[in-house]
Amino acid sequence: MLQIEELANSLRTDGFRITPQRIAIVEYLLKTDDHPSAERIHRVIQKKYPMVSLSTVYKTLDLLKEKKLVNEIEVDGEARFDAHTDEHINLVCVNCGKIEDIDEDSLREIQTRAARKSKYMILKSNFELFGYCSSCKSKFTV
Amino acid sequence: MLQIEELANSLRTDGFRITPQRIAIVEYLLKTDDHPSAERIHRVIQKKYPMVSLSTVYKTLDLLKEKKLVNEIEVDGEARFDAHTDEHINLVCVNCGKIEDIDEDSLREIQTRAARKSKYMILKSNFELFGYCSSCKSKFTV
DNA sequence: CATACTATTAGGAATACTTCCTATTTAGGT
DNA sequence: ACCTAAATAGGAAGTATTCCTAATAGTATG
Repeated sequence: MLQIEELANSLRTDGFRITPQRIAIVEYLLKTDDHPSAERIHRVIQKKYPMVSLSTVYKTLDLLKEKKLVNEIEVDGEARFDAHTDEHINLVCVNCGKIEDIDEDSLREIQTRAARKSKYMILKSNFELFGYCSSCKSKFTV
Repeated sequence: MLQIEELANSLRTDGFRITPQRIAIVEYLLKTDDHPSAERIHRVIQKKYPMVSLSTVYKTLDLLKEKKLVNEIEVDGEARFDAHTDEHINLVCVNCGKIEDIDEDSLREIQTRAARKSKYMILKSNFELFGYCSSCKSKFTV
């Protein structure tokens, strides 16, 4: 997990500017494992910086994605963001929307095998499982 | 791969009606491995049934998804559909949008392991790899 | 085969997330 | 402190999908 300071320096040397908005967004993403949506990030950041705009949140997330500092997954037509960028499986609860990460070593190997078979040059992967999380599951069993 | 007739009977016994629109959509999905978008399906179907509406295409796809006869994946904020419903990996070309399927036996096992670890009740899975397909790849290597 | 019932449809309006636009502000080098 | 380009706020525009409703058409029944 990258620290804010390292990250800031890395952005700065690439000619990007360190703004309070960017810091707030990165800080929030680093300390949560909630996989928030852009709107939720916006709501949270606004408590500290009431003037921050949603478009800035989107732009910052774009930048962070490009720098491979955040991962984006699409759930129900909505993008959700996460600072966990290692290869992992996202478990998505179709009832409450909660997303949990699970590390799984074999993914890298599968990816290599698929790349070889298909002759694709792989840039990014996405492994999702949809179902009921443990707490929603119990609501559905009588 | 299910045949149209079996499928029609299965729908009929569940109280669903067999309409020309539904047949056209299923027929198209069964014979292509293109992973078309709703709009593309609509365009293709319209050649045969000029009056078919896009909303009917969406509704039919919903029905087919529910019946587990088609699979949906999301690419660039657009849904793409596929009659290949076994567990498999989708290779998505980020340049031309082509999607290729690869069977991979170990997915089922990974899924079981993740379900056990997380206590989720898994309903559906989605494995995607993004990159350049073999023909786009060559455009990017000098 | 005609009838009745109700699922389905066409078409367009409404919705929701994301991207785009532009005047203004501000980070960071000098 | 000043300058310049990068970034921002705010809202408008774009786009895929869902929703709404009157009209249509499968299908079961007699």
